[in-house]
Amino acid sequence: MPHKTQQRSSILEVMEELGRPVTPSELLKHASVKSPGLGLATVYRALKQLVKTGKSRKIEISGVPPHYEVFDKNDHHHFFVCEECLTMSVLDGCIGSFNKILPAGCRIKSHEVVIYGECKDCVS
Amino acid sequence: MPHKTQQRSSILEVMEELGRPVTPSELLKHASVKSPGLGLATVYRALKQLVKTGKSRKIEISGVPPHYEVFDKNDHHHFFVCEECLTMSVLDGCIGSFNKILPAGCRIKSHEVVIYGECKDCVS
DNA sequence: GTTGCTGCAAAAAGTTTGCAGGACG
DNA sequence: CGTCCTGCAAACTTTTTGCAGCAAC
Repeated sequence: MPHKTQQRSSILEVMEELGRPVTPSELLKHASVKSPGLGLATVYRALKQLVKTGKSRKIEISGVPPHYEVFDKNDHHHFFVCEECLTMSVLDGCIGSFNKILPAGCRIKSHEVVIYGECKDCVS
Repeated sequence: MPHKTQQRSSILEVMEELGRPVTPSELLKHASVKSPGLGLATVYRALKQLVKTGKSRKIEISGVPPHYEVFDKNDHHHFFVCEECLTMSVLDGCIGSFNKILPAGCRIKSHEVVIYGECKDCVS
């Protein structure tokens, strides 16, 4: 059974406070304020445990390094990546209905949609 | 101006023959038959050049290592990843219509859809 | 006290780069 | 013949692991 340590609490708090997908090194930077001396290995170990217990989710998409976000099964959403500033943001809602392109005989479990473009701050 | 070498031809041929997204090490394995002694660095350099000239595309999605495929702008498609055998396959067609979830003020350039599940060979 | 966690440093895995020689055009 | 490419090995980057000590329960 996992222990609730100061470091892991800090890491989860930072993810919740930022409210957007973050990278491990971003997490280290922010959580080090709450837990001085925090190491990157601890961040990776905490993330692995959060993913395993379903509290967090790893997001890997083209063009940006892996990000993690707090997972909430009632908040289904997708992502927008600005190709200009390489920031990842959350898109509410879902377009659904993938049946028409699915191959026969397979079982669908989940899906991911990523939209690439320029965010409103980078559209010039 | 790039030179047309035996190694690069082999690499592109293998991508065309397999007709599905492949990893750099898969490419090395298959292209080594046509070009004995081929090195992984050469595969990476060839892929970088193919991507830059628009002949190939890098696909990075959660759960599997980066793959590359021959790029054809008239063949828009998405991907299915079998969580069981970790194979990536191509889904023809597109569900389109992302406007309803797009944030205001941003410009959309492209999108990616990935469906996860079990392929027909792994559904038991 | 026992178990699990932490920081550090070393190890892995994947990708890139420097270099001397060779192929291409 | 100049330019670009190749294989090798070393360097880098990101992530994982071994270990001795410490914190949590």
